[in-house]
Amino acid sequence: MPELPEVENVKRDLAIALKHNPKINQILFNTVRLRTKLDAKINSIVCGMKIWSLIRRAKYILFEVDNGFLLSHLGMSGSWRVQGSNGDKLKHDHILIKLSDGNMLVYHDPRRFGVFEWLPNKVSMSSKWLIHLGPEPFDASEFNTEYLHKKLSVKKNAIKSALLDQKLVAGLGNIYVNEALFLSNISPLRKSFRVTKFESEILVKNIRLVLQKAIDSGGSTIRDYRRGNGNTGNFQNQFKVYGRHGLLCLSCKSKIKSKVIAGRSSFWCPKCQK
DNA sequence: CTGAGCTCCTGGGAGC
DNA sequence: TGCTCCCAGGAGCTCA
Repeated sequence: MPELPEVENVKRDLAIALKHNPKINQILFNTVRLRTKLDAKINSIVCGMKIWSLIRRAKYILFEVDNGFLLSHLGMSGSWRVQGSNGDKLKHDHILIKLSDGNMLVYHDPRRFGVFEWLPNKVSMSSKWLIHLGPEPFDASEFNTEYLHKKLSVKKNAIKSALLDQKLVAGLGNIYVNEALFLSNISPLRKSFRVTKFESEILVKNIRLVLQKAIDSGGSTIRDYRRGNGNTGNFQNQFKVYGRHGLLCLSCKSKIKSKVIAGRSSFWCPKCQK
């Protein structure tokens, strides 16, 4: 479900709710595992610690506590919400974090593809979840024309697959890759090494553009996604190609094509994108 | 090493 | 109404 813009919005909404740095009173698990096993020891480790800040890295949210981080990944259907301790209890509420201010953080995830793990300080950024991630799209010193073109120039796979690879650039998912390729007039089927340096520059610009617009719109809600404040996003109303199979290209009126590439539905305009 | 395909899981929508 | 099939914002793993 959630790509960088959605995770960024969840993070921002949670940060507002946590701005007074509440302590963690208790963490309760209502299921044995998400994508990985939930470690029952987490409660005793972080109990009594304050939540100092929230960090987003790629599609991960890191809750910074006294001597480490709680790492959360939302998978396809995960969401966090903040509610009073006597708030609603929903099916698929798997993690409850009771806070000293009377509020409770609730992790909801029907498909249970998410991740929730404890990263002590000495591990943190070198953990297996984070160590292989590529640059953040908005980090111009690391993610730029030279970097992208150099990486793409040695890859034989489709550009669609390359951009979904979190080692190349972190945070893109299926929706925003489709949208960024449309804005850049590049077919998702194009071999990565055939993307020119000039096109790499366009691509970098459009990846940032589409992500920024999506962040500003609160992310995209297809079905499950909710912001940390419970609201839906609005960017789904601005999709140019994603989910528009058979509809007319907003630029040239050709029919939008659809095909599975790298196991994911891909949408593009055969006339605008070459 | 690389890329394609499978896998974890539930629920919603389409089609019959 | 109800059943079955297919599909979904991710990403690690296996296999050729």
